[in-house]
Amino acid sequence: MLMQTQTGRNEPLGTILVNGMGNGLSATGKREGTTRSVRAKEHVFYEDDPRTHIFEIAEGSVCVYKLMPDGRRQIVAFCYPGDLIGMGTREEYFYNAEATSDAKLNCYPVATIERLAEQRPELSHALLAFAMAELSLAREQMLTLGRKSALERVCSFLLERVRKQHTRGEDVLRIDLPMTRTDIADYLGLTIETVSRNFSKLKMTGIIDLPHSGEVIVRDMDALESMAESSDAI
Amino acid sequence: MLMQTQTGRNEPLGTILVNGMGNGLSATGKREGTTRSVRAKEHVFYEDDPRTHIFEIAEGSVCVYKLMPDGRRQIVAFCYPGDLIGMGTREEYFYNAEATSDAKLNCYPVATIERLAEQRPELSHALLAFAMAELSLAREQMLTLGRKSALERVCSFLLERVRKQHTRGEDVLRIDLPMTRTDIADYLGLTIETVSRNFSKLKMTGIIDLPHSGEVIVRDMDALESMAESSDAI
DNA sequence: CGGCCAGTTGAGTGTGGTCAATCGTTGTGG
DNA sequence: CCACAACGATTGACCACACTCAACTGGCCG
Repeated sequence: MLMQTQTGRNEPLGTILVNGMGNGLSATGKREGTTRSVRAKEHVFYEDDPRTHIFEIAEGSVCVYKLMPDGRRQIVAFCYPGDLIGMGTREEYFYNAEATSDAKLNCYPVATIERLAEQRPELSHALLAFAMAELSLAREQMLTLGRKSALERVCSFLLERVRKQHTRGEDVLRIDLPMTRTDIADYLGLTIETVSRNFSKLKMTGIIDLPHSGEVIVRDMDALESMAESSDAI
Repeated sequence: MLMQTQTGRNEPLGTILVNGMGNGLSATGKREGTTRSVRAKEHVFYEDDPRTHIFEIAEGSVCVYKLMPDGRRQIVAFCYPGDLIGMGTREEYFYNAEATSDAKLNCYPVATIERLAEQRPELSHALLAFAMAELSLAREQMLTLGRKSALERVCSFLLERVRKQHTRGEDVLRIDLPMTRTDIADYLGLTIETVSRNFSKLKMTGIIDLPHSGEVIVRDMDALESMAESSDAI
């Protein structure tokens, strides 16, 4: 299975990992990890905290971000149920992680994961596949940040959410946005004003509806897709 | 060793992999992989080509990039000796890879790598560590692309090269740039004119020297480092 | 010498940022 | 129950940084 599965968009890799863990742990007679609840805006961990646990999102959503000394922020990932946060190769966390909505997490001690990975090659493979999927998402986002217009970025973001919801078997025309405009702006390398203006533009042109700020209804998926790669269609 | 080594900047992970492979291959009585020479501007592989080999850069440098339908390009990584390209979870390559200078590559069949990874857990771990290091670089670059000014991006790029050369035990004050301004622009999400103007600005202020376009001499490393995170110092 | 290509520099423009006012929702306290 | 504060979102006016278009330079090779 190594390096032969589909890319991130189509896979609940966290689930594979946790299934692997569950099996491994039950083989040793132990229970699976503990759980933790966090409120919106609460941090799961900070950069340079000792890396004690790997977390699987069970409910809600969490953003992973980097900060510059002057406060500029770049969100490098939004994580939803089934996703893992806290993986890395250092003794400390490498990013900050903050809940963008109330969330529940499954917590797995790093030491346990490492021990299990030694024993169970399929867990190693699942971790590698998960890392490769994250890398693929990060590089897709590099294209968005480096080369797309503001409108294209907003459309790309909505489509990313559509695809994510699709893999989870959820409605694809009703997009849930469990984060603020500030979070979206910090993910897209824009300001909140620009994000807001472009949401309004998509609403004006009838491509989406905005019943309230946390929910988007897609009215014209084809237009949304074409605008994610060439916004001069508008 | 899993997930406990230092991050990408300090590790020749490709070497770990290839050592692992070499050992594994010699254990089966076979030789290590074949080699391939490519000239500057020649492609190593294209997106959606069948993913037959994983390559280790032996000499020279290669860029990995994504394209938009209208031709806009985003380079997602520059790879130097010791780096690996062609890893992934699909049956096809996920990116384009083009030599930015004449280069030599060691070629390892994907099937061989996968078989070895099954047998040798330390190879799996090295691959995972390599993927995590790549992810860490990609996310650092997301911060650069999303939140830094043109001058900050150019300084960040030079510092990235300094750090890379440092880990390879090379001179840190004499930066080698084995790629064109166009390549640098497509990596930094800028135009060639903007890259060129900011090189000139750094030269004017005495922070660097530009004996020719492929070589940078760092005159003031502290200034370069501070400008990578707040260009208003100038 | 001339053609070609990469790089540099200049002038003008436009997209997205900044600053500011307003709106809408939620929640709290009188 | 209403008033008001607090916060997030939206909209507008203006501005600046990076892009576009264009001219020019320098190095390399035929």
